[in-house]
Amino acid sequence: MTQKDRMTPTAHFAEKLRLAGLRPTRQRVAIAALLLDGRHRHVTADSLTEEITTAGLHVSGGTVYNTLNQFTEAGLLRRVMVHNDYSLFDTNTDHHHHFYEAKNDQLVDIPHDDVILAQLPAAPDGHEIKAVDVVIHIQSKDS
Amino acid sequence: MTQKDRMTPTAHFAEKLRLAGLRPTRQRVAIAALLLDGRHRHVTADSLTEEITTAGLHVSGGTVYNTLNQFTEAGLLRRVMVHNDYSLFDTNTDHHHHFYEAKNDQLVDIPHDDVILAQLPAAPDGHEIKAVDVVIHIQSKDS
DNA sequence: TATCTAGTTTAAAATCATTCTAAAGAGCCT
DNA sequence: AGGCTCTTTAGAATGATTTTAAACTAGATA
Repeated sequence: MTQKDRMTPTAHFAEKLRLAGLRPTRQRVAIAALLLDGRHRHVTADSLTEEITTAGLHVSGGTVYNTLNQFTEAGLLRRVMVHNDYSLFDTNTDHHHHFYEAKNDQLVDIPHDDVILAQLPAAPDGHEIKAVDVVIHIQSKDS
Repeated sequence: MTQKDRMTPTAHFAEKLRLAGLRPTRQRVAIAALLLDGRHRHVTADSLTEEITTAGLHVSGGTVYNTLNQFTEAGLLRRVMVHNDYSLFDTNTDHHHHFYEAKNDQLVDIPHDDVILAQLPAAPDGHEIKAVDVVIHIQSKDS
């Protein structure tokens, strides 16, 4: 039995935040409980705010944005770049790629091993590769 | 000697716009002359406006945005998705990929053949793959 | 060439996601 | 408990982009 098993859910997420260098405030723990439970999904500041409200809680808009940015900075979330209208955050921080359907702004995960990059260019002088993002744009066959 | 060779530059771009289904207005021809001359580069609404001004012309802000969107829609430009702060347009519509350095918001083209995708997943049912975008995030080695 | 009409441009206002601000509040160390 | 710093808050500010409604123009027609 691990330490984690003996903790209350709140203590578990508080610990997770501490490990990430973030002070476990009420707001951050609440958001962590919603986003960092292991489920893989994509959220926006808006959809998260809605979830918080549905959970009967309240977190100010600025804090929702700050928290998403801090979690991302800490590696607890990943920002996905698929359009310029608003930010999308992925609760799956493992290396993986995405299908994106512009028509309905739909994003679908692609398992890591389903994309094989047989060759990559060398990074420009003095630089190193930090990440490789593959976005496969898809479209309904009949549209 | 082709038709194109006999045309004035303006007529050439007007023709290009007509072929793309866009009425060749003074503003669109001016922007086409700046962006569709074969040079490969990345522009924003802002940088384009600056270029227009430098050329001694004036096109309203709304029209700059509309034109960039229409050119993109018509396949004369490509929108590059690398951050959420503003839109970047690529005058190179050939299939190719990018290096992106977040630190200074720098985008560099990668020749098409330098990336080899050995395997791609099948598109979800009823969908087809429209494009594959690879963005390689890079960082200075010393930062 | 004069006229017409749909498509375009314009400047300004509106929108919308996101960030900033300054004041009030809450972890956490002693 | 006291205190110091980091956070949260509501609301204002920012900035890219879109919308608006009126003036304009490309191109077709008479």
